[in-house]
Amino acid sequence: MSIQILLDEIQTNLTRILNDLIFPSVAFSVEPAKKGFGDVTCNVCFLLAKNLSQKPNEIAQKISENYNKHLSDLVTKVEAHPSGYLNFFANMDKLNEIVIKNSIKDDYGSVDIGNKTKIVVEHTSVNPNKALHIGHVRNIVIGDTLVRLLAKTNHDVKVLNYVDDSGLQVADIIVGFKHLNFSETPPPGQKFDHYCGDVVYVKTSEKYENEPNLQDTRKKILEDIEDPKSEVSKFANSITKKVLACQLETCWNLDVFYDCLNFESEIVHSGLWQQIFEKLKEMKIVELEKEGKNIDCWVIRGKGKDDDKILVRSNGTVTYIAKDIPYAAWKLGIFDDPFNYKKYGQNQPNRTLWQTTLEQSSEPKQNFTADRVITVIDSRQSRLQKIVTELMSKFTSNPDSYTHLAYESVTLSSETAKQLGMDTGGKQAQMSGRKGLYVNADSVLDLLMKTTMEETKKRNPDFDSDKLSKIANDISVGTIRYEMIKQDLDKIITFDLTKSLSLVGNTAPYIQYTFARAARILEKAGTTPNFDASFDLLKNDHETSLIKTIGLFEIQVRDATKNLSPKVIAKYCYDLVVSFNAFYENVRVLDSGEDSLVNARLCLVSSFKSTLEKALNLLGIPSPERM
RNA sequence: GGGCCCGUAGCUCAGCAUGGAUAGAGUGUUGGACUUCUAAUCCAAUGGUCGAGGGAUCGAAGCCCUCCGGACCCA
Repeated sequence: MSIQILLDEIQTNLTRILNDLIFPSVAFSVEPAKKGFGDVTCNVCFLLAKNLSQKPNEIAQKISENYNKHLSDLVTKVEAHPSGYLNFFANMDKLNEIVIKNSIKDDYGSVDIGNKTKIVVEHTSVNPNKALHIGHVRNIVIGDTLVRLLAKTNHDVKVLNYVDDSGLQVADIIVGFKHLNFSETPPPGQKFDHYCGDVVYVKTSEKYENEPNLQDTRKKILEDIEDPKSEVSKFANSITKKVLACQLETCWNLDVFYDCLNFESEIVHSGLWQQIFEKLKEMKIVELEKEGKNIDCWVIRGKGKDDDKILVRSNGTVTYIAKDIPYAAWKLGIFDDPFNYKKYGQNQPNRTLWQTTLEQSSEPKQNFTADRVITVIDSRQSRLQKIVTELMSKFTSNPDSYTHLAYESVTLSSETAKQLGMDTGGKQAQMSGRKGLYVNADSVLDLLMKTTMEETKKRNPDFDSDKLSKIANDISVGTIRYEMIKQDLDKIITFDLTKSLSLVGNTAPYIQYTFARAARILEKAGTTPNFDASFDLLKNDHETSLIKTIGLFEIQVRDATKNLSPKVIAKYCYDLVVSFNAFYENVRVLDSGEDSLVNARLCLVSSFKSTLEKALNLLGIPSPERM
């Protein structure tokens, strides 16, 4: 706890004062103040003005007079601002010490919101027929950041990745391999997932237009894939597993890890759908349509006549959404778990990765269900997800048990589309795997590696190539993650290949660079700071403002978690380093004279560095000591 | 036709949940700061009918309604 202590104290006292003055109790806010208006500010007088029909400032006068009785060694002054705000002034000597000492603790920023609640987050969930593109990265980074936030706030989080290994997209590359004679081995130097996506999938999709027979082949393949005993199904399984391995490599490289892989093919064969279908019939949620265009289909009734959603077609096959429903129900533990578990073949760094299996397993049964489930999927699927959400609320006592976390998609700038061979006439373009119009995550990382490697080498000519590539990797991963997380979920990201290589301004390299600056001061100091320090010496504006920003960390963590808004942390990292850079430009640390002052400032630098590292860690962005 | 999202500086975006003090950044353009703890930096100037109109309010970028423009989903 740091600035929060200050807010809590004021909140408590104000509540007491409202009570004493027999003012109505209103839901007021106590917040860190803008520059020039004290340290903490409160809007309660505006809210009371309505009820009491007095001017806000008059009320502020009364409350502030009363508050004088509650002044403490932390809050030293209250001011009734003419505008009607109550502004509070803190004893910075005291606050300095509280903030700095708290900030260097390992658990700084941890807030107990979850109370160890079990929560499941599903993200990534890419068809295993292609490499991950920049749009998938947005999903992955949002999901992973959320997981880190939930863990930081004392939730018991499990991460799932749903592999849709039996859909049309997979069928398409199987058509390519089986009927268009694409080699199963990519050309030298090309990753298998890139080969499947960039070559097999795109070329096969092109062929459909000219060869109508191929459509029938596709249909047949799709059916065969669903039959687990068929040769085609076994072949498809070996291909999708190889693609998946490549995709996971990309994810791991981005510092993203999972607890369990779920496969659509297994959900389909698990019998979960039959169970839930029976239950839906029992609960009269689905009905057999007796007339109209949907005759003989099982449907969920929508609001309007045309809003009915088909679950089972008249030929008995289930629709896309009908595959999502049992998975959602499984995640919430609504049915007995039909799966066994085994460890995923390739070793995931840092934690065990499980996968479901319908076969016998020597491994113990695992549990990846939870009372609360968050599914990260882009907003184009909001309609379907809304149906899933509503259904789930009928199966559980908690209406908020299932959350679809939606985000807007990533499109390509017209310039980038043009570079990829599509003229959009100045408009941004939707990415399309089928048309080959996308930018692969690995390609962006490669380009970033080249640029950052050069830049780092320029500044550190004495570093060997291992050291340089480690730093370049940290910056590249940081850059791509930051670009995908820094703006709000409901804003489209228009990805431009050239602009994405920018390393200046509000970017990860700027933030990381500031971290390296702090690291360098501590390194050059040659001694570890002694935290039994004279913190009252830190009293110029740059120091005060930096300390206050450091003290906001846990408030930001709470905000980000409660609103499922990871960008709040990105903004905080940015604010934090802007504050440090102002300090850096204006305040000397190592040659500031007095030993006690040098030490106090070193404590502050250390506090900043430690806080920034923790905040960046929430975003999965590495903190290089040198760059 | 129905649904959902977006619209704030030339461009990209914060701020909107919970109305309140001078609407903030980055980028661009122009100028300035490296014999200094790393200039991937910093400072200054420039740039705004907060899409439009109406409503409720002492008070709206924010809340309500209508409209306009753009994107997406369903049909």
